[in-house]
Amino acid sequence: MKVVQSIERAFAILNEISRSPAGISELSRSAGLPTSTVARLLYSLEKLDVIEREDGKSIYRIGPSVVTMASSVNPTQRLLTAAQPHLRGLVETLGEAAGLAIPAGYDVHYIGEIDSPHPVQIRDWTGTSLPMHIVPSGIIFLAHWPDDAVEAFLKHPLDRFTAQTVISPPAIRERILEAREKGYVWLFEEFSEGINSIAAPVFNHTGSVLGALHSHGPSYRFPSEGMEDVIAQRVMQIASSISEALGFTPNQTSK
Amino acid sequence: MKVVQSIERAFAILNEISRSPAGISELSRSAGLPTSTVARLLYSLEKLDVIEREDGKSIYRIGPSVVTMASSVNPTQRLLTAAQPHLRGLVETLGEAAGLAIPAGYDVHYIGEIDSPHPVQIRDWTGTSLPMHIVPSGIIFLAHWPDDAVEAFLKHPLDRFTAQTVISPPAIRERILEAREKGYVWLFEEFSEGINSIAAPVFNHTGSVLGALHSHGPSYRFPSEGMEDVIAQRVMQIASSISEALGFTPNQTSK
DNA sequence: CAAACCATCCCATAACGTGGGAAAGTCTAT
DNA sequence: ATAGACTTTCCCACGTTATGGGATGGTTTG
Repeated sequence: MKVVQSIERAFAILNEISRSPAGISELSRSAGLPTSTVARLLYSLEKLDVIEREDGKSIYRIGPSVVTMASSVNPTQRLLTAAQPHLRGLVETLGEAAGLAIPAGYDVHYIGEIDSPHPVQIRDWTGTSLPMHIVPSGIIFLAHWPDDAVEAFLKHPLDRFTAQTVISPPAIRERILEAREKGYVWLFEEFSEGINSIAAPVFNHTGSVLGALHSHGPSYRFPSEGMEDVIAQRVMQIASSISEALGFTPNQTSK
Repeated sequence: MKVVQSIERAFAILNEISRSPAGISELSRSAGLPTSTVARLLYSLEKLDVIEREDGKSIYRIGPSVVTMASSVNPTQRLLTAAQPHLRGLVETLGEAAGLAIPAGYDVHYIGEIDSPHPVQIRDWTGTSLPMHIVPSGIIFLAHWPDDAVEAFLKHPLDRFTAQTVISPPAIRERILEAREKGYVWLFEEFSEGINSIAAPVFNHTGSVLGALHSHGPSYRFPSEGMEDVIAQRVMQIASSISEALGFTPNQTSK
């Protein structure tokens, strides 16, 4: 099938406007279209509240209707969509499952995962929730909470899942500090015997933590001898790519 | 001029989708268009990443490109645009200047105002900043901060602007509590002799405070005898209308 | 006071979007 | 299993509708 011409052009112009607001002639140049055509498209978009301009001026910018439409988008779905290709890449390079989780109260909620190609693999946790202190994604979330929120968390009962589970508040505080510093966390068999996992934060365009990216595998092969740091770097790099896909700009110094 | 048909239809469909995701035939019914036409429009929008659907499914929803476009919108401008008509209405009913401010560090930054029709009027403060403790908008912002942030603010030097300026931390705490409770604050000649002002908060669609709406006038006529409460109600009502225009839904109980 | 630039309007032309209808696919109920 | 209802996808002849050249008037720049 063929894409409707006027719609294609309208969105080309819209994208241009969202990059930087502009007038008719400037847009006609950057789009390679006659001014009369661009004028008509802009007129249509303005009538539909898709773009707007100050009073009598003729510098167009994105209008309220677009903002309304965008606010209907479920952030979780947005995260999943944006992350999909990156997840695939990570699974390919590591050879282990990779997935995403979001915070939900004092739990971590798993929203999506791509499984390892290995015949021996970890079950897919998508749709389930686990306490924050037993999974690395949880530690990542705690690391981005204000201190008093963390203290409140530490006061509530912390269950032990395996012999290795760390449940002592000082020890958890310690690893939260480490997570803040390094930007990732490894957890070894703390949720389930035989499973190791690592996680790193994913940020949205305002710079707040939207979710966490994790990878996990059977402890007999993951992480392979001496590869902990290499894997950590790779996971953080993919997490950054996802953040960028969500509009996060790494060197945000202002505000 | 005439609005381009296919664009008008495309956005009608987009709005429908943003209200609730749907398939081709459902959309063709709600738009009153032949399925083949809707199918072609949806195909175009999908190619342009304006909408997307899960894998092989055919339920369309708003796509990443819209979110990207929307995130380019400067929240301040958005606030101003949305508020414009409401500001006009407020100035008309009160007969005094009304404006908007946003928080900027420990200051209040004035972003727009509509002046009173009176020959005797307050100068337009647009573009300037003032310390939070001397203007009602500032107290409103403080009222929506967590307690420890407020305490940090109270520890920094608080200048006196007039004989009436309240600079004692306990007194400021007191009025912050009052602001939280009532939803508005009056300040009488605390920033400048001869000026009284009132402010109320404006919320965005996530329910956080985006800015504050204020009105002020010469103290010899504003507020007129015994009208303080009536004016306060009116200001709060307009502030709510602006919040709603920004997508805020008053009775948010979840999350 | 030109010259350059820009937004807006008009209109003849045919390119392009349109919608009917058929075919292929999917789901439901019996 | 099988038929029937209801989807989505594809095709194509038609003429509605978008298109762009150019003319006009307004605004900025040197």
